[in-house]
Amino acid sequence: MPRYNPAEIEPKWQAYWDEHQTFATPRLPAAEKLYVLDMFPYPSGDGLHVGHPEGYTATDIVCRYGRMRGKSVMHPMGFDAFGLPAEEHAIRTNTHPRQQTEKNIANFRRQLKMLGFSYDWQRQLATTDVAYFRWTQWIFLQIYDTWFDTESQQGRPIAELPIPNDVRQKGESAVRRYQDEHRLAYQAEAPVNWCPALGTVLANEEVVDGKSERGGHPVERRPLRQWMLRITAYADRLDKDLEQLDWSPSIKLLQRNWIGRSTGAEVDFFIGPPEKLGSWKAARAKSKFPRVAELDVLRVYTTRPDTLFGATYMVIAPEHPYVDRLTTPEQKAAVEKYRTQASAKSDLERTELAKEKTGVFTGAYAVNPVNDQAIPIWVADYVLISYGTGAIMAVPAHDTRDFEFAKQFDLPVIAVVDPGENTEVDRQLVLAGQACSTDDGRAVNSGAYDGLKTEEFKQRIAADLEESGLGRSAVNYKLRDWLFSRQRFWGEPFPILHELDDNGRPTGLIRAVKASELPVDLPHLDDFKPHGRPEPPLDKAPREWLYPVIDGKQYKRETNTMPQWAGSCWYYLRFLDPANEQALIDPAVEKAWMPIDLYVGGAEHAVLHLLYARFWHKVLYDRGVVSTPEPFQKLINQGMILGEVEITGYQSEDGQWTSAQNVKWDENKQPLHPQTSAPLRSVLVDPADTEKLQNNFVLRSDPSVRLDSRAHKMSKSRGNVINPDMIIEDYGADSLRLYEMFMGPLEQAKPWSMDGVNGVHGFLNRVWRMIVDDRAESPTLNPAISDSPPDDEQNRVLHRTIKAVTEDIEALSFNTAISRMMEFTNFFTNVEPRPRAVLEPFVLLLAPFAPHLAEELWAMLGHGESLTYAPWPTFDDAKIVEDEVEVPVQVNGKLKCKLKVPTGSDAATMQSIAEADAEVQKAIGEKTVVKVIAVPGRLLNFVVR
RNA sequence: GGGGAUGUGGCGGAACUGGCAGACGCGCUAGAUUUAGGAUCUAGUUUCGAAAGAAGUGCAGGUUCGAUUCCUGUCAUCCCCA
Repeated sequence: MPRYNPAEIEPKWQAYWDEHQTFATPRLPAAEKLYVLDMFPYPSGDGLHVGHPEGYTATDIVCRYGRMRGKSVMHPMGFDAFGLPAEEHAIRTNTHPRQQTEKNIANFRRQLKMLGFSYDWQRQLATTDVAYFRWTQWIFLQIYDTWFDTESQQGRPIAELPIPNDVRQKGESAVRRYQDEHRLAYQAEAPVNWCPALGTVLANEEVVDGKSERGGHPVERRPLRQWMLRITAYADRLDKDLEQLDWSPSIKLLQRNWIGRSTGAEVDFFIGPPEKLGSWKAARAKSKFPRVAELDVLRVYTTRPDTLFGATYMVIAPEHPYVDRLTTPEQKAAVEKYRTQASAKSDLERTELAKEKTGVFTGAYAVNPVNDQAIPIWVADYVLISYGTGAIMAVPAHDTRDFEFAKQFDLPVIAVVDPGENTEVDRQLVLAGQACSTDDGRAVNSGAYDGLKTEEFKQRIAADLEESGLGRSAVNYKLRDWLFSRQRFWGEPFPILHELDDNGRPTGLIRAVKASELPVDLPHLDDFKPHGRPEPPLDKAPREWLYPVIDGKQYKRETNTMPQWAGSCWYYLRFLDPANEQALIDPAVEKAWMPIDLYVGGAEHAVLHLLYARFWHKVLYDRGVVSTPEPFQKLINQGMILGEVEITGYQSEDGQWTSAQNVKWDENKQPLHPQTSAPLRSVLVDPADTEKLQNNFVLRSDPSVRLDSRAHKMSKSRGNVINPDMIIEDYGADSLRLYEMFMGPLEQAKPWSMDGVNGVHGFLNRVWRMIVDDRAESPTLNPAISDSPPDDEQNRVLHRTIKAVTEDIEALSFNTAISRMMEFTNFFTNVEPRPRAVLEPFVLLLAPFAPHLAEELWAMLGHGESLTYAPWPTFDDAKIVEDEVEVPVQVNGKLKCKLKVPTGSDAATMQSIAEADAEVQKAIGEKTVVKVIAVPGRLLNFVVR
């Protein structure tokens, strides 16, 4: 009867843990703290995906191990529950999105509990909980109340913002506007994707090729008043502070690239009347470079100030404020037309899809400050208003896009950097202005700077420009301010009120809802259908919600809602003090648990979530709410779990095969016949009908036909999605956990294999039978188990296993830890009698990986309570060493034989043992030994001639 | 186009700091047991070779007594960015 039956023991132990609150964490750590966090999931209607338990199991192992090592472990779970699918469901069914969201959360929670994760469920939260988003709103108010002091590189209360006298003199509302301009949360016009057919604004990911993802309706870009967060102010710190974090170099690099810090120079090009050039330069030499550019200059940012002499024209973005002023009457019509066209295009289309450069001449000229040459100013959309100053100096000889543009419009190309001989481009063509080289080199055609190396030139010219007041070194970032509002219902309302005048029109002044009056809950809506205007759906809210009156003044509430990122920016703090109604978090609790010691999640969040959360954290740090500058000390990105490997062949209608390397692909990634271009069918081929020829799989029946062998991302449309519920039903949660850890390294992408699940299930079965008598009628220990002490060899296996498993867990190398436990089991299954003294520690080693099975075995071995806090087994190196070690003997680096030498033999001893050995003598033969390399305990190598 | 990661048996993967390539698992082969097996157990399983032996970590070089590991070049696949 007592076969290994996960369906019985798993629910039993889950109930036990629940009932005994086994994983409840005290408010403050009682011992050394360990805060281990999973990226919380979006509770989708599809339920848990097998990708989720991968990271969750890894962190669970770390936590369970930590508890057994006596640490105070914080391991919470929650839900990132705002999001589009719930809102769409609400629109379709006309039910409140909260209904569906809560149903999904309940389902996720059920699934997570079935996996036996050791979360402290008392701390569960969802970003949609009103009690939670009250504090999300509170943080927004903090951000709103903060300005960035560039001097001290720190966010400070807006009340401390110095107000210039001229502003102060204009009165209170001028001061308020000035403050509003400096807040970390500010309003701006930003384009949204307005879809008239659907009557709603779409998120970027809902727009594909300029059409709505659903329905394929046209989408327009329309400017709308929105909230922005000034993350760019923190760009430098977000970049620099990466250094102190224990993250993989590649993730740090991703963030760095996203932030895109570049150093270069700002340079002013004179656009005033030519006769004033001299006096302007003289004035500048005295006044030096002004903080804000005057109207008679065009300011550019360049990373290559060393190419200034090669600037043959200038380009300003179509949205640049100077466009109207610079455009001459003759060019006005053309420029107007061009701007209209450009406004329809997204940044993406402008910069990447536009292979063909477009632009139009303004009719105006600017003066290159280094050589007083007048160069034409163009408007072109390959320059973005959002980057740098929205204007560039174009150096076609040394910038690819400028070069393409110059070719298109026949503008001069002057080489000013000699790339030297060993570059990929033709040096002569570059020097002749017929090719473009972006490499560093030596300056030419640059007056007094000729001959300088690029780096030197940059230093020199920056200093000279500074001296003459024409430019200065500058730092720029690719990172843009964060567009922080969405035109959606299902999100956190902003705690912001817009003041209205007596006619009900906005005055432009805003006020924040008092912190004591939070939360601002979502209003009741009769239905969730789009109202057909670009304004957010909250515009349909009842008047009493929408138009509050405070102190006799009428206001309109902000109707934008926050993006999904908002709630996930700080959930790790709330977990520590989830019920606190007085504050976001008790500072004593925060100090005790932060920072997070291990954060695990998918790489898809490597940039945005982590960057946004770090930004909020830094604001909270500056404002004294948290005590650490960074939230996530150590970060691991789990690899994606792919579907089962598929072998695919390509067949035409008539059943003719096309070899995989010949197949052509159309733009929709559909396979085509190489000659006829007729569409081909992708056919799954049974592995039994294939064989491997060199590096490819081919048809067994026709080896000339190559096949594709590949694991694809799991997707509904491909039909290769694995449902965790099903695996638990068939094999149990312990098998699922173990398999996901056994597949391979955590950070690597790896294909699913049902046979693999079956394999680890077999291992757990063997473990069961090693300890339990599965032929007995009632739960009985295996009769082979004895109380006699283990012998030396058995001890060696045990201690080796403890050591390996311990070290592997510390290194998060769970797959190898499991192999070690398999080796242990393979060894002890054949041992009779089987000492209890080795089995008990083994069960403890297994516990973090397969906790249900381990608890059951632990109980059967006679222990009255859960092993959760049982001390982790320790190992003794002395018990691992053997009397003799086997060392390989090589001749000229090639393995010839293996010899046993006493443990601890020195090089000379090893050598003499080897020289006396017949096999070694035979391998050396007649040759002369020139050199002997002997690494004690490792190997011997005879170098012979 | 730029950046990153990866490349080892039929498959997933292991190999500490340059020191026995293929641990462990799957699959496969043979045998035992079983009414039966998609259960269990035993043995074998990189390739070529009857064997002795030789070759072998995407490919081509290099450094070294010795390279899966370090260096240079190159190819392929995946991911991210433009």
